[in-house]
Amino acid sequence: MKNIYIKRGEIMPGDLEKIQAILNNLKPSEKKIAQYILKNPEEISDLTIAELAKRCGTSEASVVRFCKTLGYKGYQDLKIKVSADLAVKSKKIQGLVSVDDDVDAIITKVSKNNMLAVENTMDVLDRAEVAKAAQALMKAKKIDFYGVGASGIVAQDAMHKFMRINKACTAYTDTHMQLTSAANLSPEDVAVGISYSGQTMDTVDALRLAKNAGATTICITKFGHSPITEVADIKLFVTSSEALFRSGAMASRIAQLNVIDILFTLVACQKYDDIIKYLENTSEAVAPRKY
Amino acid sequence: MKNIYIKRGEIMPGDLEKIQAILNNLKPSEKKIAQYILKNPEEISDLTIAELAKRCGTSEASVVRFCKTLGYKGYQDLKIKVSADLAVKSKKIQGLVSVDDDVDAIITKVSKNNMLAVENTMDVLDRAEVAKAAQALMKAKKIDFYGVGASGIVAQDAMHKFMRINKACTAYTDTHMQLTSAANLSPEDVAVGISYSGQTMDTVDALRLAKNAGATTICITKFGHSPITEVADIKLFVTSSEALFRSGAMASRIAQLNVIDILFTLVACQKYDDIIKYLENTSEAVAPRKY
DNA sequence: ATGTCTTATGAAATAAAATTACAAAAAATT
DNA sequence: AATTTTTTGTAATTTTATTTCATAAGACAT
Repeated sequence: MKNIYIKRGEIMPGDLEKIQAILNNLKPSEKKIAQYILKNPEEISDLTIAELAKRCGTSEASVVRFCKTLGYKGYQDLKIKVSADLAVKSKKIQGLVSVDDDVDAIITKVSKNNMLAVENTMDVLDRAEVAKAAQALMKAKKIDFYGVGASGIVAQDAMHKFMRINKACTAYTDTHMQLTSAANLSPEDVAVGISYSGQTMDTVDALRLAKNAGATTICITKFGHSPITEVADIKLFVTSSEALFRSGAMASRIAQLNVIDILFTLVACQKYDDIIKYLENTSEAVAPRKY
Repeated sequence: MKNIYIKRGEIMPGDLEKIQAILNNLKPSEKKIAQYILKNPEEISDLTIAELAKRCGTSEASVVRFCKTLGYKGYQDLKIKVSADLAVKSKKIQGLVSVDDDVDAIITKVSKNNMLAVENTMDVLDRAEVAKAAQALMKAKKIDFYGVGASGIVAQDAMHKFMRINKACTAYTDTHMQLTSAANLSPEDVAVGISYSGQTMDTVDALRLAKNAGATTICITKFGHSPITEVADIKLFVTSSEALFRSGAMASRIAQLNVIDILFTLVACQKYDDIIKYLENTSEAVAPRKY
């Protein structure tokens, strides 16, 4: 699991991370340049080689050598790549919400936080586990979704989605109902437990019961080890800083919904011909309720 | 409303949009350059002035003039800015899901689509309307959230959030209950109607009834005019391509949830001292249900 | 410690690229 | 048709990047 994350991180690191990574393999003069760029990345788009060399207390030749060492064609190339990397990154930064932020600041910060939750989840999701989960859901005779509180809403959303493609599924947000249904599952069924903390008793208990009943169990929870991962055959992890505001679930449920979307899309794609029909049917079904 | 969108678009357009915008005010030779760049933006980071001039069938001097006309310091500057703009944009591009996409492709496409929905909504949201909505919610004696189907889930999420800060609120996903509650609202109350299409009869009817009862009405719907905007005092718009897969609501509900997050955060910030206490209380309340 | 070898570095030369100045051509105006 | 204005490209100039090469610093052996 953890590998995947690190692996993906190594496949596509930003240019600045690349510089950071080889910092200690550099010659002294090149190291000075690397450090200066890491410290003032926004400056370099305006600096000429001569200016940069001067600010680093080194020579123009060393700057060029530094660029080549890093695998760039030259200084121009480095300049362009670092600026582009920075532009991409700056689109993402969002500070914590502070009490005296104005409306625009809050719109921006909350939105970026939500975007980041989706993006991080996209990076951290284990492709193999996702494939396994989709496979299980596709084959499932019936699907149970368990979740309480904010995760209960995700469970309901999942039910709503899978119902549209004619999957026998139910979202249980009531503890007793969760347990009752879980106890009656069969090995052909799938149970999905949703809990950001991974510690919600009700959901964990229901999922354990489902596992004991022989059903395939899937969890959607935050990255790392927790009670729910112990009772899940397939583990799907989301990430989210959750630090934006002290509110139970802000970005985390958006990350969870993103996982639901992914699973739904995968299942839908694999049975496309049948499913497109179901989608049309359900669309028509609600049409008379529209102006 | 529409203004804001266009206005914001003009405040921070990408570099390529800027070129597109003045295309017709350019001299013939500069226009050739603009068109070439718009057609092959990814090339220009590798082209020298001389090469670009040749490919456009014009002169080096014209390229420089073109850069200056656009407000750049020179060709280098343009090169860096366009490359950066492109890098930001390429992070966002996500094609339609195709039936034979592999797991990784689907994870990426679905996630990017969701991120884009949040981002576009962030851009399109009218700051003044959001402020008015937050103000109304803060003052509200009680809040009703109406929504059916996928939007019903958003309504429930909203209720869950505002309950945590001790707001009297209820989410109604049952048509009859919506109407019943709406009929009994007072001018001190607020009703929030959620419908992506803006055409959902049940939700529109309930919101109309609420308005007639004297309550302040807020809608969360897709950008543009629709039945629901006619019965809403305050209009909050989300955008979402929705074209990723033929499924009622994919990204749109994430955009809607983002709006809920924004409203919640605004209300929470304005009454921070009280609210932090409520949040702690509710956190403690569910703690015994955790492992 | 001294000399030899290796590596790292910067000054200066060179090459490349961008910018500017200017004159020719094209278009517009009289 | 002549004149003015605008547009454009060529060539000169300047700026910037790259390479070369000599020297300095450090490592290692004697």
